[in-house]
Amino acid sequence: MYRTTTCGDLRIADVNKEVTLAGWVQKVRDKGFMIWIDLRDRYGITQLILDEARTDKAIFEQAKTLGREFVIQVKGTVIEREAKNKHIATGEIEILVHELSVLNKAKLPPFTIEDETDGGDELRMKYRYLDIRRNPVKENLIFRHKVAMEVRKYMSDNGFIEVETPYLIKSTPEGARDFVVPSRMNEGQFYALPQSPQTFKQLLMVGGMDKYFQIVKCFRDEDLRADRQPEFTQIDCEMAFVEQDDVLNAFEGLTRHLLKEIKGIDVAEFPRMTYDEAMKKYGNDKPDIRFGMEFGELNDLAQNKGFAVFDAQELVVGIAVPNCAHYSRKEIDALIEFVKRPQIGATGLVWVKCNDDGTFKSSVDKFFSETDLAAWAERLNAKTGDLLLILAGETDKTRSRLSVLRMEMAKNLGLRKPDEFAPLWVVDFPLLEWDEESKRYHAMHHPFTSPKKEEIPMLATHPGKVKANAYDLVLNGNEIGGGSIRIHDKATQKMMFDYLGFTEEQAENQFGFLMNAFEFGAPPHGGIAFGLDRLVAILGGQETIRDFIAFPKNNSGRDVMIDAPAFIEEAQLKELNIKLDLPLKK
RNA sequence: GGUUUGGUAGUUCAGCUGGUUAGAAUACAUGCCUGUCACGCAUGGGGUCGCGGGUUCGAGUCCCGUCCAGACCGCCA
Repeated sequence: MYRTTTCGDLRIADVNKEVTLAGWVQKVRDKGFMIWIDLRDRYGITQLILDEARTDKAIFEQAKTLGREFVIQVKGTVIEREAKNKHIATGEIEILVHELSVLNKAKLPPFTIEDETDGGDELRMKYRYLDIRRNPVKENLIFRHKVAMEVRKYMSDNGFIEVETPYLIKSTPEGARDFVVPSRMNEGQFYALPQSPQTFKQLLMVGGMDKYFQIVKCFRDEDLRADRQPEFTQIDCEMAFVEQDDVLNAFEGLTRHLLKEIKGIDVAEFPRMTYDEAMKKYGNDKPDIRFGMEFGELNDLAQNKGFAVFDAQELVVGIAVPNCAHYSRKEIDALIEFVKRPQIGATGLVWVKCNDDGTFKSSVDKFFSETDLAAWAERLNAKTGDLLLILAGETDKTRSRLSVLRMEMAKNLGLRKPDEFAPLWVVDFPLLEWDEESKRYHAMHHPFTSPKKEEIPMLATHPGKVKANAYDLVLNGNEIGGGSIRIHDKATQKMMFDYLGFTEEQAENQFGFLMNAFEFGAPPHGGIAFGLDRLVAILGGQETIRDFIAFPKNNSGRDVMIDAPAFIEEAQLKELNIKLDLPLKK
């Protein structure tokens, strides 16, 4: 038997027990007359002690040769420490070692295996198996496990059945780029990895599995971000005989269950906000509502007063940043630089200081009176001491720019508190979105989303204005998940494909199986999917999802540990009838 | 595809307007140390300054190219 207990278990009550422990050498502290070893495993750290008086000489000498991360096994007696350590759970005891064996030596790790490691991200990813030995990463993985367990428990308790759907499916032109997999047995043909199990879960509804869920890997061949991986995990769900509220209630229940069980937090009923309202008040379809700074539109107050920069614009809109009227010229210049960066693209920024004495100082004093500025402040719900920041321009772009500025200010002011959770539903998303590049409408959510019944006639006249039965759950400024009530009849689905620019033949080719299924008694249905990686990261109070994934990919979609993707053998290519149109590297 | 920041010891970084032998911390090794737990003290080893080219009497430093990494924009139905 390798061990009778783990490194996190022993307490003062265990004194005098004979135990066998196995683990990794965290640290050897050699005082000459006495050697302490911190032995680590998944459960904690236990201090081993060897001394000249009580330890066999050979073992004592052997202990001096131990290096970091050696895997060792010891037998010994639990004794009470003379000097206790309050910082660790096993800090009252130590093990007086009388047998020591090295199970495996270890090379010196390229970075220190400690909570505050000296290793950079790239190195940690290359040696991820060492990184996982560190508490922060290990705890994140355990945290993720707990969330996944609670999801399964909640869904199962509420009558949902977990069904697995295939990973080798068919490529479709809508949406993200597909990862494709060549088929050896079907010459020249390719599978695609699913971007989501969308059509399969709808077919499960036709199959009568009226409450389905799955914790499932999805794949999208698009560029990565701190919160985006090419393979990611979704909590995927579909329900039959439901309306929008049924789906929202089910997943509001799930989210509330997770906040309660995982974080011990009770959250009131989630607010519901329309897409239009979110865009107007926050410039964004995933507003962070942990803090105020809601948009105020100033067109009626600020235009036609002789300030040409405002007069020509579609929208003049601002926010009141709390307690920032004291900002120096330099600090304000930095904000102006921030919004002028090409990523944001504003041409300028108007500011107004709401001074403590009730006066106003602004960058546009030449054009506006104190009365004007006071009216702006009132519109923006500003208090004395606040700083008003105002942008003007084309409506959509200006809102989006101000939204970025709002988030930046909140971040700088520490208003994005990681331990505070403010979920909300954003509902009534537009059905379609104009795509400048291809000069046609795209489905904003996906082509299976049902338009609001009463707005279907508008499809012919103002397609961009038609709202869908589509919704997102937003948590602290992050899109956690989204879904919709689906189309469940062939005629409507055909019409949608038509509006999306599919020929009848294309629609039949790509989604004929679904429309066929709709002809065999498809029930009304709808669903939702949550991004598990992102949800776990946010519940864990972090922005980046990579440390909640055991083996993540880097910015270029590479796994630097196994060095994937990689070239394959000529023979493999030949078997697949694939010729590469590039100089083959070895 | 674009913008931007970075690449110097095992690691994290400093290295100014170009100028002796490229530094610090940490890690590592050796020795000392009678209760350590971020142990302490002393000594020591450790560098293709990402790579290629250029400018210059002289390049870690300036220029061009390239590779890699990070953040962001585009993209992500």
